[in-house]
Amino acid sequence: MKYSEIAKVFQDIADLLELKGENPFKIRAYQKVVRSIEHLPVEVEQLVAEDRLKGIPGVGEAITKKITELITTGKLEFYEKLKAEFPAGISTLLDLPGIGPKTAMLLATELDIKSIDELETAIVGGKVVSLPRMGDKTVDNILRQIQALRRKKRSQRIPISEALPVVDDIIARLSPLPGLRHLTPAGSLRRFRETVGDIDLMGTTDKATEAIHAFTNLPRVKEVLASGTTKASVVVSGGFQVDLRIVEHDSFGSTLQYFTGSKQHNINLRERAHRQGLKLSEYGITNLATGELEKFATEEAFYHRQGLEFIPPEIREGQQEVELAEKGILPKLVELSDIKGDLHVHTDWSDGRSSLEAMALAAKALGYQYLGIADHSGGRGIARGLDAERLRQQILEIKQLNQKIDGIHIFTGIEVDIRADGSLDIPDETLAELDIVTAAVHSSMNQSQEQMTRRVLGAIENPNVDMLAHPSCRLLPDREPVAVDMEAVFQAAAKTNTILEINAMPSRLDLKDIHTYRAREVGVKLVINTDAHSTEHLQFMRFGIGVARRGWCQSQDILNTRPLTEILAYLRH
DNA sequence: GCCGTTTTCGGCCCGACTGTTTTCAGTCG
Repeated sequence: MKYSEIAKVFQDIADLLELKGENPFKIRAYQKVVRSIEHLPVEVEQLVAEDRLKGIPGVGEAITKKITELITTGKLEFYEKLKAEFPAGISTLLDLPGIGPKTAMLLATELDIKSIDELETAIVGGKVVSLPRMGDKTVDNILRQIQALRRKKRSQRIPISEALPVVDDIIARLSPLPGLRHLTPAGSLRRFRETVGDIDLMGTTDKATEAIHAFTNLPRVKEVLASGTTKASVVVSGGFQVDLRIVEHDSFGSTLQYFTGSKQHNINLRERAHRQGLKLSEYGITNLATGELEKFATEEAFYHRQGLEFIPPEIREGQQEVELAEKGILPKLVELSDIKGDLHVHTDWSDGRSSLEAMALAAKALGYQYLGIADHSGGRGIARGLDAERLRQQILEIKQLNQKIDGIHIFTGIEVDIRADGSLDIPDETLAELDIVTAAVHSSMNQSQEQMTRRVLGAIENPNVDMLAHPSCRLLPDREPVAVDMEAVFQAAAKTNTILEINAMPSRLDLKDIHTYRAREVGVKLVINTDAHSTEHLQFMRFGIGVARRGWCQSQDILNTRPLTEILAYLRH
């Protein structure tokens, strides 16, 4: 059972308890578990097997029992009974923004409405408006939300790779405005989640009106949804919403912290502050005894005042970060400036667009000490894949290039295809001649988990294979990950000392954040590669860094933070 | 239902907005 299915059961329980009018704190307990489960770096099955459920934040005696029952029997008695108390489908009404448990129950009990379609019919028939607390405006709003829900595409969230360039551009254009300072993205974008709902920007200025005006008149703005004195919302080309908030300079720190989230992180902070007699809000910290409000211009000061280390946005997900910050033992997360090279790039020898030399010079220009070439092998029709013969020619050319260019070392290598039957399509004796062999799946992605896992483990266990590229093979937003037992991959990689790649290509981000977290925990050596198919793609490194930081990686966890001399020693060994 | 450097019982994050109301319930992030 996937963690998303388990999370859905507990979300449903929370919804139904809400409809039932249960103790709100009990409901919150279930909601907290949902958020915890969604961030788990390990399959829930494994936690059950190892009796480690109690370690999850918000999971106590009762929920441990329920999760165990759900995993071992595939069903949950408590949930089934709860569902039976309500007409089927009633909780779908909660999908409509503006409709909460009270309204849903009112509609169900008074008008026997159990679905969104029935609700629409009742509204049009004039039945809803006569209910208590239901006026013309409320009914109109619901109707509009129904229409909006139907228009919605499958996924409304934006890949971070689309959002980030837009934000960069907006910041570049607004930053020259006189008086505008600290223009910063907040929300899930700042936490570097792989997808974001909308984009929140904030900054401080003495001339808010001018900043808002400049923002709503940016060239990429297609529609202005709202424009006030301190906040504006626009829709930009590409169809997503961007909000700009102008906040007070002397409380910028607490406001940025508040809008960065995550929700669970903020709740954890506030609960902790409450025990110390303090109250946190976006305006600052209030001493509950005196009622005095203290303001914070920086996030650092805001965290320090609470006796906490500064917590990097990427790990503010309500896991163990507050606890560790309290003890002052947060990891020092890897940074872009730590990166010394890229070990998986393509050239025009296969499907890349740039020449070997161009790639080498571009890497050198980034300050890299080394670059690993990994063109495709012949495989099954991968564009211009190399066979053993062309590979030998490329090795020769790389040797010549290494003599010609100073200041960067080029490694020979291949991204060798793992065939459907698990064999590699370059002979072992040829692979043995290369500096770095990277293996990857590119075909037959519909295999069963058993087949696919056996296939990948075979490659990992091949002594010629140094590295496994993009293990899940997913493509954002459309291609689902292949069915592969990631835990088995991590264990095998750790045992055989095989490097796992965090592929920084924006459509891949593979390993993803929680897999990176787990692989690191298991002791797998990781590398961040761009899989660049042109010189510009080398810039993708920042996306891989974001994933690694969300996986709590430090520079020593990432192979390509090491200087050339160490990489050479590592590869010899 | 969870949880503890005040507590194994009695608390549990905080503020804003909207629309329906004459002081606030419901919802949201």
